[in-house]
Amino acid sequence: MATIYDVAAAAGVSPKTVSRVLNGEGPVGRKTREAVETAMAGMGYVPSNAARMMRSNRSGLVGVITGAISTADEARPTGLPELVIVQGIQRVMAERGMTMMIADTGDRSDTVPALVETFLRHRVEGLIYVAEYHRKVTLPAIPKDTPVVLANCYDDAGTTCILPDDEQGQRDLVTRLIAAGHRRIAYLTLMSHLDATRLRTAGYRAALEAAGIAHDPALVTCCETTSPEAETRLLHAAVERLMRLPEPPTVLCCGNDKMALKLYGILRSRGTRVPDDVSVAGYDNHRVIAETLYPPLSTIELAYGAMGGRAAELLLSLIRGEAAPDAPVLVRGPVYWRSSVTALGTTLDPSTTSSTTGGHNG
Amino acid sequence: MATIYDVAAAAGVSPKTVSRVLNGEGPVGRKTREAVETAMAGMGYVPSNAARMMRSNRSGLVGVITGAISTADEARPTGLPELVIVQGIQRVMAERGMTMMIADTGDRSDTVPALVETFLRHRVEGLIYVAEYHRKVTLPAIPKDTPVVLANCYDDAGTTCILPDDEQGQRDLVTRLIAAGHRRIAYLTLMSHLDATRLRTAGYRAALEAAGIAHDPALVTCCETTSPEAETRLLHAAVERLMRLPEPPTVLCCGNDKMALKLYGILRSRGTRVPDDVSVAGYDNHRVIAETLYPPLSTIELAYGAMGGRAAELLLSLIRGEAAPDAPVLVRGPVYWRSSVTALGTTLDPSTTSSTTGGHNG
DNA sequence: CGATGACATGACACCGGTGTCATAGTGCGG
DNA sequence: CCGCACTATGACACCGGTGTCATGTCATCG
Repeated sequence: MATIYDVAAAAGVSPKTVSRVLNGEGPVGRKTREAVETAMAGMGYVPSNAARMMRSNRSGLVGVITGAISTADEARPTGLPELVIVQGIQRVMAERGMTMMIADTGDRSDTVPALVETFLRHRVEGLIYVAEYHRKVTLPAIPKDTPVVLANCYDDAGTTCILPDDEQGQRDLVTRLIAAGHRRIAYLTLMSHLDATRLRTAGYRAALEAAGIAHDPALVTCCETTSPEAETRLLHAAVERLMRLPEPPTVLCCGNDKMALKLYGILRSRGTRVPDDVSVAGYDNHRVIAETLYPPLSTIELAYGAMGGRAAELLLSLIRGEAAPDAPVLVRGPVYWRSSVTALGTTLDPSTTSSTTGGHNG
Repeated sequence: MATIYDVAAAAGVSPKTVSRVLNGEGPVGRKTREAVETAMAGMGYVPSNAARMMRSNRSGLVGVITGAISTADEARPTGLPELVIVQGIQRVMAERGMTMMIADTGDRSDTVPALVETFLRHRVEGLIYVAEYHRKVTLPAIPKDTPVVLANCYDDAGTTCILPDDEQGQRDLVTRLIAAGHRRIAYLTLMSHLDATRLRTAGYRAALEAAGIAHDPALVTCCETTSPEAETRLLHAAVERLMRLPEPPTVLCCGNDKMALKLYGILRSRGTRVPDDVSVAGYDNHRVIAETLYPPLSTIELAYGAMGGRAAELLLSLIRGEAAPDAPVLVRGPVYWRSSVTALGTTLDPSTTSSTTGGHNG
């Protein structure tokens, strides 16, 4: 591969002048510049980042650690949103001329130290760790002069992090359901130990409380387990129980869109029509599911893309030496209102359907 | 960040000796090695890949160009399989100690030249281009000493490529349906200009022909368009027409799993039960859909992961200077037999359900 | 007309490793 | 006791750019 010296010789100038042309730096005569540019184009010269980095000490690289790649298309849809975070990061980094190195954990946390080491060898200017769902993580030691941002996760060390606003999200969705006239709102949660479940349940209750609706524990059930079959049975049992209540729910809120997909099949098999007999809402705005289901699913977006974007911006500001925020940055997404939820004929208070919760139609 | 000189000074040896310890190269005395290792650990030394590369000219980097990241979670599920290809590449590259740089096209082909340039600046040892679906591509000029492999696509220049065996795949699936007693097999295709559609239709006909079943053009319809609503209408109309035929089909083969998901909703709305009234088969084994649908979907896997793995292995062999295969490498996946297809009470010829088409149950 | 400063360019060291070659120590057979 | 092969280590140049400083050439101005 051609070097700056080859170009210099071909153009009849010194290597330093070629370097100046490359970087548009310092005064260079018009004719000299043209000669250099011609020579570069003629020999297909591409500068070596490695050589440049040696002296200037700026790699232009950021590292992203994720399980997005290895968890994609596994039965759980969590891997996909994770990927959207990476997309958000990518978008911002590309704008700023940074190159992204992606390392995949292969879904095993013990590979992380090696991945970090690889990044450090390449002298990345910063690191982003992306988790597959809202949770706590523990990172290996990273030199403190390398900025780190956590996306979709947090740690005990208080590392800068971006998190989804699960509490406010569920609250927005339930508030919207209440505005549509629903009073008996069931909540089929994800696994109970998850941060998301804790926060969303709090949001669910806050929305009820704000509307003066008493909380009925019989309406809240965990419907997620690690085994797909057991989960189907769990969901089945929950639906049976809920629909036989003296005052059955008018809407079933699912922990995520995938659960809603499963729920559709179960409701169909027992002859319950959506949304005529009961409404269904999801969580995530997993578009392959939400838009393709029949009827299309009302849900709330987790704004993973925005989370990635914010994480990237935050990392870049840390790289510039700016101060880190002292609290987690919370990101919210809009409600997507589709035909899986019907409006009950109740007076609608416009103040409860604010613009932040009013969604676009996909 | 500490350098090899700092380590050398701390250990009381020369930089070259530190280099030897790093690379486990040449004879180094036990006590010397230990002193160096202690010094390295003590100061958290991490070697600079850039510096190493200057002299040895091996970057240990491979570039992957894809739209996987930006197309993920868009309504079309094509972006997801693409990602599985990347996963396959990643798995093999990680095994071989290569670091993967991923560049995303942002779904616009005009960004590709810039991405290639970025990779060349980093002196990648090879490039893989991953397409979102089986199709022809045109790459920008790439120095011929940099090996390139195309995954899920091909070009006019005869660049080394890995392709899904669409024809054989559809043939395997239809052969399996025939073995289950089906004779009237409808095929709802993807858009007609796609390579996949052309090849799979050929495979569909080949399977019929091999079984001595006459091809009925009334059973084959294109059911994909660019607009989701128009597509739903198209699918609706196709189902109406097919089910009113004098001799209606006993199974509906969909162009992909997403179409099958849509079809489930349409069949439900007209009171047609799956698989009691009609069987349904997909294509892709898009697990989020195929396993979660009720009843679970019979489908055939495109083996995207395997394609990625083969692409990576092929690239590594090209990097080693081995010769390229002179024809596209075709990759097949297994049939996944789930409960969306019922067996009709016909004699089953065991010879038609070979081990290559017999699928696992997910 | 000589001093001054902006412009244009080059010489040279340096970044952090590695390849090549030289050299000092060590055990051993003749 | 000497030459020899082998082990252990270091000196030094080099990879391909960039930062620093020096130098040469004009146009401008007092």
